[in-house]
Amino acid sequence: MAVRRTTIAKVTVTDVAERAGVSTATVSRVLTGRRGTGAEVAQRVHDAVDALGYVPDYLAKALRDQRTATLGFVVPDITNPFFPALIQAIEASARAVSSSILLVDARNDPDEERRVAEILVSRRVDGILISPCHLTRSVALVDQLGASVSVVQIDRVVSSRVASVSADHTGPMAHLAGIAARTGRQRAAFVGSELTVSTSHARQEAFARQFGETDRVLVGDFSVDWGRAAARELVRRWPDVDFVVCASDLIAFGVIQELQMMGRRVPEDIAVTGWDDTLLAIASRPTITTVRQPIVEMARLAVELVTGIPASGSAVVPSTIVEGQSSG
Amino acid sequence: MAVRRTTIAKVTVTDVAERAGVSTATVSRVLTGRRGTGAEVAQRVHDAVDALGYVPDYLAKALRDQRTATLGFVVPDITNPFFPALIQAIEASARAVSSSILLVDARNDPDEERRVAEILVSRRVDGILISPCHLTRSVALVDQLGASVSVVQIDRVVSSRVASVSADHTGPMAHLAGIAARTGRQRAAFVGSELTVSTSHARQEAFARQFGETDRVLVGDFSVDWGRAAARELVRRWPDVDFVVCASDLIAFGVIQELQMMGRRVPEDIAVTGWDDTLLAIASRPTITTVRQPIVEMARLAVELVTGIPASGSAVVPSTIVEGQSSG
DNA sequence: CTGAAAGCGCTAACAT
DNA sequence: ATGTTAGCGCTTTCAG
Repeated sequence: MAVRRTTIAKVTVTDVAERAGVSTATVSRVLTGRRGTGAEVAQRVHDAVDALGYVPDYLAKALRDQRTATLGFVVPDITNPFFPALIQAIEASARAVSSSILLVDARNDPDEERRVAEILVSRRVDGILISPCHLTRSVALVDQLGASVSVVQIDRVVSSRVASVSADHTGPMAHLAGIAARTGRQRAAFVGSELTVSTSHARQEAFARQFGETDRVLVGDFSVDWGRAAARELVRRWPDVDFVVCASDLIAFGVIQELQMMGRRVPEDIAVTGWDDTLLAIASRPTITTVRQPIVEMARLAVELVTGIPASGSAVVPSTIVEGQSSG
Repeated sequence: MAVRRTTIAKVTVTDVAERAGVSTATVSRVLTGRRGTGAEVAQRVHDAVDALGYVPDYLAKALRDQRTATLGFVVPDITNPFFPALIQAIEASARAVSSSILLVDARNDPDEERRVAEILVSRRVDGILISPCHLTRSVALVDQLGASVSVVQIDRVVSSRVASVSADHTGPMAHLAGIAARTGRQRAAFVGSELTVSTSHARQEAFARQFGETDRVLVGDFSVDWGRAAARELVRRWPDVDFVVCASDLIAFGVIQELQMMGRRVPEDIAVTGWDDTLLAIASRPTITTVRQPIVEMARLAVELVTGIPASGSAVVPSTIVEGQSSG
């Protein structure tokens, strides 16, 4: 089963020009639509293009324009279920402006992150979108990248010196506090993940502000297993907690599951909420009340920022609460 | 917060040549390591490179070499939890051969799939990896792509005329049949997803062969919800079924959850197995016995095939069973 | 072993 | 409105 590949003799502007009986410049003008071109000549060019099956060479154009129409996206960990949806949105937004996405995965490692980001630079991408994997250890990289290419931090933000698009944490947290109040909950707790992840850090701060609670906080990592462990710890240390805000759906899923194993009813005895609106939020029983970030808009803004005129800034977009059954 | 970007004057081979007092040809020779070069001259070149901070321009090289060192990957649906892990593996394998990945998402739509695949071709990728989204409607595209660029089907295979790397379905299915026999199960059923997905189709056929059962088969889509619906249908139509093979973890998760809602014990009353070894397999309680495809090896093989000498072929690699608690 | 020069395919001055 | 030409930055014949 050999790969058959008829190496089609490449058709160039020169071939088209010859066939249409014009110069290569005219062909270029007709095709790019720049400057005025005689209608009759334009027709001849188009005919020649069709006849020859000419396709402009993206590589030559890129070298000439010094522009690759390609954006890089440094994702911290593609196996984190939040990111595939973001990747999808970014890819779509990029396509809308005729750009493609070079995807690289940092595997949650700042060293690896630097390595792959530098690959993107050497590839001459027109800009880089990055969700920095580490709150402090990624800062230098983000700042340095900003010196040689247009950079926008998306979702996770670690440097105020570089443009960013992120979702608001305060609004949804206030909303969750409202739900807790409305349903007469008395004691809230927060289960977060690594504080080295900017979003987790921000959510914890928002929790402290909106719930006025800084003690009942547990921090682990970004996994279902940690959620399970946290649930046990929670019950042991603060048996009367009746509202648990989790920094992600993975954690919330684990918390709920373990609470149920221990005979607690969710949400009757204890409410649990998640974050990110991933598959787990609806797979869980009860379904998880979670926070949906406006991924599509974030992607659109980020792509606009990164491809836009050097003038730039940062945007914080509002999230929405998706009420499941777990917050009763 | 303007994006600061000191437009570093580009350093070219010419600059290096000048500084080292040699010709651009020599610089190129020293840097590419081709041909013999005088040790002393080479040193001067390297010094100049360091002093000037020269970085070769990937674009110019690509135009000159007619080679982009970039591979395209057409993923059918990035939100399908199986694919992120595959993307990660492919990206790593590509990096190992100094290539990058342009990622495009077909969103399960053959028309979209064609559109994005053609973008990849126009981008002059050196090769395309594709998990075709449709068993029949993607065939023409795969065949046509093979005519203009090196193509390898990965995971999903729809055309025998184009190289492919896929996981074996028969072995793991036989293994599952073995588990069923060992645990004294009497009646097996299969819950699949769209038959238009090549893997789903292949798994169904393998089930029929290994379990000798063609009646107790339900087909829906690739979701937890379908799993839930299938469980209800299963119990209604064949109340004595005691072993359920599912074409994916999503389906298995839904089946287990719904069976439990209906008061059935898993695996005591009825065993359930999944496929793909995704997050859901370990998030589920009981954990799901599932099939792990050798993703890393598949990616490695596929990248080798697609970048390799035109001579090529297809590979089928063995999967392994990951026994969870759900198969009793 | 090294240099001069051509050329990958395209587009933007600069003529005409 | 159209043609001529230079050049993006690199590598690689072809000479010497």
